Amino acid sequence: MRWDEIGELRCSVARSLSVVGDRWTLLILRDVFLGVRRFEDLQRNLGLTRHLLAERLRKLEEHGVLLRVRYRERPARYDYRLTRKGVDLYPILLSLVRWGDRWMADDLGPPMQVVHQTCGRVIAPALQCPECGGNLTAPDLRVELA
Amino acid sequence: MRWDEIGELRCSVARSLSVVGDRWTLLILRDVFLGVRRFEDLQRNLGLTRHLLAERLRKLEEHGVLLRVRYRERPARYDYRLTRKGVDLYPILLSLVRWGDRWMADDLGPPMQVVHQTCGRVIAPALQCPECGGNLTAPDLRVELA
DNA sequence: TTAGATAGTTCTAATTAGGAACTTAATAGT
DNA sequence: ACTATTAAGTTCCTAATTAGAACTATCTAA
Repeated sequence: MRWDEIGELRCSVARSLSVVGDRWTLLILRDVFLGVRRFEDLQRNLGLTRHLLAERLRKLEEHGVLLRVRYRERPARYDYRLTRKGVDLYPILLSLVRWGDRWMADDLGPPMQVVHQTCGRVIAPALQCPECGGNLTAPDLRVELA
Repeated sequence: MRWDEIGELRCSVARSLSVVGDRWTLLILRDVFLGVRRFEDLQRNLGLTRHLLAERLRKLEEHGVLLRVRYRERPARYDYRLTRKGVDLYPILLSLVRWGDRWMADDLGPPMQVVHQTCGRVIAPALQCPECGGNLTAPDLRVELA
């Protein structure tokens, strides 16, 4: 099976990964979430080839994750904005941050911290059960066919 | 910049992706979470090449995400178990499931459902603030240098 | 003695990624 | 008028990775 066929599987992990699961894509989205919107800035920041960046941005646009917006006429200049579908990827990035903070940090500690603006506190975002409020860890959960 | 250098960046997203951010790795881990532990079964289930599977498993073992366990002597046979570090990847998979359910589902609806065994209910795992209990969405959060 | 199970390795061809230079269009400076 | 700069890509060539298939090794059961 080739990688580009995994989106056809009846599996939400596979389908999500078919959009964001290749090299660079989530790093590009990290930058977009941090406010970087332009091709040049993304390329400079991430250091990936312009070729690849163009290809990934096109794919994200096709999937409706980013919107290519003309921010200046003459010469035509475009930048990239998150759609609703794109903004909704945030929990994926946050869970990557959390895992990296916990398991990949060096002795300088976590590079960034997350502030919950509603309550003003520095937090470590965690999954919770929306029904009972309990913390969610792997052994608490069972996955079954819907 | 080459992909294999991103783990050296001072960024928890980049560091996490240097471990699980390539094609197939998170799909392999999905299967391991669902109880598939053996090389043959993973290969059959996922349909990736044996070559790549071996390489990915080796890398996950090196990173301490999986443990290669001899489950039979003579002939020596091994399977793969999640370490604590590996189990802790669960929120990443769950957030991928959530996004796929919401944005990539077909008319058959989400393929699987998650049951919180502690309270017995079918849930959609969501990030919540451990301090105030509020739901976490991108606009509520600010990320800053630690 | 032949087939099957298990966990890989090896080989070649096809695809993808990396690096650098080029394009187009407008503006600002000299 | 000429040159440099900004911006968003494209094009071309080479290097690395992936896909697909076959092969290896070891033991068990028929």
